[in-house]
Amino acid sequence: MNTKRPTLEDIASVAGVSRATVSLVVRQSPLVAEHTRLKVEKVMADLDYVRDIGAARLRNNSSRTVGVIVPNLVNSFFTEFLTGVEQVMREQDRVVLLANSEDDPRRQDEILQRFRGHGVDGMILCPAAGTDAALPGRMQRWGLPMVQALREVGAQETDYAGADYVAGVGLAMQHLTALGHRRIAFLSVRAMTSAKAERLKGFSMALAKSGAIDAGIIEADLTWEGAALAANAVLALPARPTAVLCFNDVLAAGLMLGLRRADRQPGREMAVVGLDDLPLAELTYPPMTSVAMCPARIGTEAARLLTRRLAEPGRPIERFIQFPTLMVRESSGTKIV
Amino acid sequence: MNTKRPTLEDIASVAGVSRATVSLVVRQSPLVAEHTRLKVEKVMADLDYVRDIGAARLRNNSSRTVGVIVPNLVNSFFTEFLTGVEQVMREQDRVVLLANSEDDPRRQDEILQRFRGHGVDGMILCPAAGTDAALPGRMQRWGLPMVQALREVGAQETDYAGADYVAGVGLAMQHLTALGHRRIAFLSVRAMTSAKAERLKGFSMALAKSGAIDAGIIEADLTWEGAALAANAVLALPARPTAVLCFNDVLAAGLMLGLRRADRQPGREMAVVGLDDLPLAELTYPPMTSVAMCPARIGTEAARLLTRRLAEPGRPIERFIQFPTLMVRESSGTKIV
DNA sequence: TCTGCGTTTTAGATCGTTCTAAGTTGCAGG
DNA sequence: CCTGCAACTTAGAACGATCTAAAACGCAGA
Repeated sequence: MNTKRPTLEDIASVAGVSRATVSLVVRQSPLVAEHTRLKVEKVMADLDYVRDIGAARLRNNSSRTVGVIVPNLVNSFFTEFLTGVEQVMREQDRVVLLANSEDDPRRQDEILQRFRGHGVDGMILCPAAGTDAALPGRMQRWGLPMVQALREVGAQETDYAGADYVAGVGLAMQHLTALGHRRIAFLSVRAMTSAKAERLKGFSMALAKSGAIDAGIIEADLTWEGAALAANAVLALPARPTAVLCFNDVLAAGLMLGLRRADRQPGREMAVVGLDDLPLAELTYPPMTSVAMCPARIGTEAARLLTRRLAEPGRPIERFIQFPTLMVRESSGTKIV
Repeated sequence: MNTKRPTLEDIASVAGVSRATVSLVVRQSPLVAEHTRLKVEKVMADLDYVRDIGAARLRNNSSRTVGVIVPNLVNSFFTEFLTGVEQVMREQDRVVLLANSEDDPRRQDEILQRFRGHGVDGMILCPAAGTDAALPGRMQRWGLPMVQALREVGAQETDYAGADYVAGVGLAMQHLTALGHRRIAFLSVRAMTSAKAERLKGFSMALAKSGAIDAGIIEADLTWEGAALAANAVLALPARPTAVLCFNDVLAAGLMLGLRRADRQPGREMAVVGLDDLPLAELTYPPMTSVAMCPARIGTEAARLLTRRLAEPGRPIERFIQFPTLMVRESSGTKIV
């Protein structure tokens, strides 16, 4: 019943060759003669041979395994990213070890140790909020190649794939000011990450450039419920904003819900703009103006950066920055007086 | 720079004991004397020892690795499920190998072989549409324990965790008929899975029980765009349905969008009910009546079923069926005449 | 001092693969 | 007939852990 998997030895003895020859066949070496190869492949197929990659790694030090750590698996920003990573890895015959740090640096450390123990060839890390800036250096000392994605800690010591959040916020702000908005609020999150820092930077840069007024920065939990609750705080801002730019689409959707609960029409009485352009942006009411960051594309690029680094460890640091696109829908309303 | 990780041998020589003793310490064996244990643990900490699980597996045949295959990583039904699985596995010090079959049985087979090669201890499989019913038997012959989740193929030969889709559809239909609807349509998907079969079964059972009329079954692509396009087909149904039950929330959201594009108010001119109660159900307009299936809970139960099976391979087949809950919001409208 | 027994420790084989270095072939050229 | 070389093939030692069986140690009792 629970029959053991055949090994190289088994194949070898049936095919009447040595273990080493079978190994060469498995690895598609050109050293082996055509007729031997065919004979061995036949036996492998008959016995349903599956190469033990763990044992192989022990000898040649390549597990064809990469670790991916994300802070969240519910937000589709991260799952689209993950889809991109997984797809490229699958094409390259690699396997993805997945874990969710829940934005907790301690958990993230545990996961890293565990992945290290499993012999991953490299890591794609979306660092948890509060990750020690020394982590990239530590991983380098471990000899564990890493690509950071979507967020970044440390002084640009590793490859990185992300989006230009500053520019993204700029596009959104430009859109709002062009519509005539002068008092703009920012609905942010509590957890501090490079992604948040960049967005805030983009916000103040855009304010400076356009001469619009910072109507206040509200912080909410990163859930739509949190954002819905924050609607009242936004409405209570003394500067009376006419538009709110949101950290991401989840918050924007929640905010619109909260506004409606407070009997304000998002898009008419208050312009709302999201960031990320998740699929849900088209399903909200009114459909949401947002800034597309293409997380799936960032995922494929992160995966490619990692495989390049694995192939050539000494190569210079590389960065992929996705330029965002503004998607105008209805939540930002029309030109105001 | 790229210093190799220390091995048991390294620890042993520094601590002045044998490799075997260090191995016992690593595995927290009670056989080792207190003072030796402390000494060895000190050295392990100093040298930053990480146990090589791959090498361990080679000898003792437990990789503490499980494979998870889902058909889709964008639909949050599956990612919530995945969150549940990952969490339990993390608590049990196991690692998750993730892959996306994209609902393609060929791809799924490739992934299974790859995971087999990586020596996974077991699998949690959400079988792709069109999966051969013989797969569970084949995996059993491989000696690869598996739990099916959310969907199922074969004759209940494996552990299974899922939701009671028949009952879920029943709840939704009961709600609609109680509101006075007599002509009800079903917006379905093209791909055939056990989940679809159960829902259709629930639909006809509920029709029979309530005496309502099957106003037609429309099939759409499993995207909200597909559902939006299907809105016209729904409106063109000769039976003129007053309510539509949808395969899941993604389709329901898309359908509502399509209805609005065709100038029909979902919830007023056409009742719409979804299944799954994804987070987006509260964000649509009007908020969506749906049936909660608690995929995260199903995920944790699937993980527990697998670890139980791994601990005790001979135990009888077990099934976990989550009972669904109706979440009434506004898209189903109010009582009609 | 020696025996016996329980507690700790260890040498050496082993898991399934890959690598190294050396071994076979077969055949053309001297 | 021998030599040299290309084209294959292979024995045996790794890799880093665990397991088995046995050895070393400590100590009480004779």
